[in-house]
Amino acid sequence: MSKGQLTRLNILSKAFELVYRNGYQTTSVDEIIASTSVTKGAFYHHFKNKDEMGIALIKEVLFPAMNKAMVKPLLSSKDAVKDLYELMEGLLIHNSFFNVKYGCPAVNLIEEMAAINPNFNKALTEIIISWQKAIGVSIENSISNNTIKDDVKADQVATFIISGYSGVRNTGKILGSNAYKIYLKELRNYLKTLT
Amino acid sequence: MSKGQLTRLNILSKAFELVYRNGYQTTSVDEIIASTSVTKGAFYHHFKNKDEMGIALIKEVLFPAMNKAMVKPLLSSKDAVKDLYELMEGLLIHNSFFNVKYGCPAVNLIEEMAAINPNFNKALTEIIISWQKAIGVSIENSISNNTIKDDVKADQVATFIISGYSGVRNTGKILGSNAYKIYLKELRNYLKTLT
DNA sequence: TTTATAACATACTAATTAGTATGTTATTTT
DNA sequence: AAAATAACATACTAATTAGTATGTTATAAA
Repeated sequence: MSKGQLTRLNILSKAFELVYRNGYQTTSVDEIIASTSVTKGAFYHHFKNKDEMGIALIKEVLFPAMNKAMVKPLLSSKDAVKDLYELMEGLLIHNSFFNVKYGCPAVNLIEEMAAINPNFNKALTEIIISWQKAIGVSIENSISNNTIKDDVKADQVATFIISGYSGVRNTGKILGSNAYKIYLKELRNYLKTLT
Repeated sequence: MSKGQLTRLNILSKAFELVYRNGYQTTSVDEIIASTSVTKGAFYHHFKNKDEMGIALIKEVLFPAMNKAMVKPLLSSKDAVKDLYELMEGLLIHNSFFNVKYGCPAVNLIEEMAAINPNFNKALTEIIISWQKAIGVSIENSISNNTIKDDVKADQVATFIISGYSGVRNTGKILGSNAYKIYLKELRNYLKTLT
């Protein structure tokens, strides 16, 4: 990787952390360059403007991270009930990057930017759609091998589960990690009703 | 109501709409006073600073509105499965103030402010707790009259339902009102498993 | 090795921000 | 009616913002 590419990635990953903690719009370019000890000239050499950096952040940092943690593990799943529960538990309880106080970076960005910036909306939609599809695939597979009832609507369940996840990332911000634990208990009950 | 109280309420309700559409931090005091044709002197006569206005907005506009729409109808419920579904459908489909593009004002504020401002966090927590309690009460009542199974954990279900609502308000921002409809279908299935 | 270009670095600008200072005018209280 | 206070109105300030202008220095192509 060239020096320029390294600088660019450095900006993106530091910006990602700041945006995760403080939101996109309230994270200033000045803050980002201060935390990276990169100058303004370098920043605007790599990105035409702040929004272009924001989109790059979603496509080059957020999307790959979520794909690895939330999509890939489901595509090979043969037992959706078990694997969906374990994925959620992994994300909510055992993931060391996420902080209950700051929620989920994707959910945060949807909340903040989807309504006011079409480019953000589009990039974030791709993340959610690809998760939705993966959940759908895992359920379809389980219907095929009779671990889930065949009258279960895979896409419907996927939307319901994603809603639950996004929502508990929100309520967790005020109620703390106890909300995660209670949510997981009822998620387990709900998933069981699909079998 | 005195002239001063009217001015104050005028500021709060216009600010509420702006904050709902654009977020709290990106809604400037200048925008608020421009949209109300109230001067800066008047604004800072009624509120010590922007954050005090924000808290007043939650306590005096958001809390009463959510209490009327989401809490009161549940306290007298004798059939939680039916009433919870209808409440959700009313909120998501038939409510004319909410816009799928902008989500739910309470969810938005939790997302944006809970982590960075303890006063906002506290005021918003009260809203969610009171909804959670109301959902709990409606379920307990239904357990009492045998319309819901007695092994159902009321508070657990309440957390699960609130998560689903908050989450679909989020995903709705990118997927549109179709997400609401699909979510409601699966919510109906889920609620039925409690009976 | 010259030349071109990528990769920075520094200093600046115009707009916007929350908040203040200092007034005037309307409304109560005495 | 006089005095006090509530309810404004206007002009300002200091800090922060995204972005630009104009350079210099490192890297790579010719």
